[in-house]
This record gives sequence, structure tokens and C-alpha cells, in this order.
Amino acid sequence: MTEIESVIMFLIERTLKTAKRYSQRTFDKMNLNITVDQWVLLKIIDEKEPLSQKELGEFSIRDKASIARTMVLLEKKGYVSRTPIPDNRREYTISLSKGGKQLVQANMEMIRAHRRKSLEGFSPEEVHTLQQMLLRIQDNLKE
Amino acid sequence: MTEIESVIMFLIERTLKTAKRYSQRTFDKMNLNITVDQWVLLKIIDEKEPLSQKELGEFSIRDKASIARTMVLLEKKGYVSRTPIPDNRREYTISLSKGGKQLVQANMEMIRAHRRKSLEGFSPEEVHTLQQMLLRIQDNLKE
DNA sequence: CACATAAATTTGATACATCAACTGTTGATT
DNA sequence: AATCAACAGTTGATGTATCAAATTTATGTG
Repeated sequence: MTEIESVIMFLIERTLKTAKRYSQRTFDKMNLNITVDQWVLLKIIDEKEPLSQKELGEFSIRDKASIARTMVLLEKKGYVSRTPIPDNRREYTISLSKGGKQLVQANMEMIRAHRRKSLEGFSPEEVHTLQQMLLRIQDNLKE
Repeated sequence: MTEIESVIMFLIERTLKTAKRYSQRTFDKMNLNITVDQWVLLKIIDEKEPLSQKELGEFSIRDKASIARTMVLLEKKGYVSRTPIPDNRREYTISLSKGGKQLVQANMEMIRAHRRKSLEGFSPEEVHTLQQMLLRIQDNLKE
């Protein structure tokens, strides 16, 4: 085992890429016509709506420019609506359209199956330990 | 806490983005003029050279197209050399140039400091547990 | 040997990431 | 009220990611 293979960030990156690739292949097979990144944003909106692009960016750790462009795209695809806020012409309210809600609804079971598969062989305590460790690392690197 | 905030892949993604951002800011402050992704590839080459683009792609879980373009770029920057293999005109041998070796050498201490910072408060046993968990997840998703 | 098949890399199309610069809006201070 | 700083979002430039198709070279089988 070389040095880099024991580095946590390297392992995290490999794990994430493996999982993303796995999910994207399923999405493509099902002709979902969205990317895994787009799914994640849709799911966040589903759980947190209504919210602004700024809030969505902060929550998902994405640049505001990236969020803006993806929202335009998801609006075009008919999954997201951006409605103006009365007395505030500087931000939008982001929420799921009917089509977006339906998409999330229709695919949650498949997503949950992926989550279960990724954690096969883990006890609930282990999962909890892993969650806490990841949060601790984020805390260590905050600001 | 909403559902998605307990999902391991979501936490992993946030952790990785936080760490990458943190390192990139340091790189930029030091005028290193490379991205974190480029650094990771340089460090892999440093540890594994000589190797082919295909091997580098498999090891780092990157698409061969992505590797090819990044190698062209790193060659232009003078950090990597691609030398032909005798009796094999179909692949290259990738290795670090002098400049590349020097770059890795000169920055390893800073990188190690980042690694230590990300794991502040972790015992060696905890780090080992985390490594093993990440490997188990990758195994679970291996096609 | 010829020819099909496989392998390593490159190129094209598209998506997403960041930073920096810009636009338009809001709010606070003088 | 006028001005200026802060804020939300957009746009431009650049780097990286993927898949699919093309290219070039190597190899195995008849």
C-alpha cells in the first residue's frame, strides 16, 4: 500500500466517485435524463423549499454561479420553478414544480436502495460513527 | 436535521468539497498555479511512476479522456513527461519531470499539515476505522 | 499473410466547478 | 433624500468530468 492510498481525502474521493458512477449508470439505464448532481439539488429543494439560490448554494457547498446555471437548466427541464418574491426583486424563491415533485417521488425507492447497498454490512452504530467522523472533519476545515 | 443531512454520500460530498476548497485557497495564496486535482495526479505519479495513462485513470477513478487532457496540460506546465515505450507505440510512460519532482518535494510538508488538520482530534484507531469503512463502501458498490 | 478484434489514446459534445467582474436592488448613514 | 456599501444573481473565462466515437497500433485466428 502506497502512502496516498491511506490518505483519508483520497479514499473519500474514490468512494464518492465510485458511488456517483454507480448511481449515474442506473439513472441512464432508466432514461431519467438527469445527472446525479442535479438529483441531489432537486432532493434538497424537495426537503427545504422554499429557499433562495444563495441558501441552496450554502447548503450544498456549491458556488452561486454553479447553482444559477443549474437552476436555469432544471427550470428548462420543467422540474423547478423560480418565482419572484413580493417586495424583493433581488432574489427568487426556488421550489419544485409538479413535474419535479413527481420525479422525486417516483425515484426515492431506487435511491434508498442505493443508500442501503452502499452501507451493506454496517451496523446502525457504525453508520452513526461514520456520520459523526465526517462532520468532525468538516468542522476541522471550516472557514 | 432533514433526511438528506444524514445520508452518507451527501456528507462525504460536503466533506470533500470543504477540504478541496480549503486546499485550493492555500495553493492560490502560495501562487502554486495548479489545481488540487492536478496535485493529486502528480502525487500519484510520484508514488507509482512509471505508469500508463490507463493505469493512472484506473487508480484515481478518472475517465481516460480526463486523464489525457490533464496530462497534456501538466506536460505543458513542465511537470510531467510522456515518453514513448520501445516496441509499443500505443501507450506512453508517464513520469514526473525534474520540475514535477521538485514541486512535489517542495510542497509535501504543507500537504501533510493539511492532512493533520483535517484529522485533528482523531485517534490513530479512529483513523484506521474510517479508512476501513470507506474501503467497505467502495467494495459494496464495486459493479 | 489478411483481416477482424481489442487496446490505449485522442477528440467532440455536454455538464458542472470555481473565481472574478458586472448588474441591479436594498438598506444604512449621513 | 442622496450616497455608498452590501447583497443576490448573472456572465465570462478556465479547468475538470463523463460518454461516445474516431484514430492508431497490436494481436490472434483462419
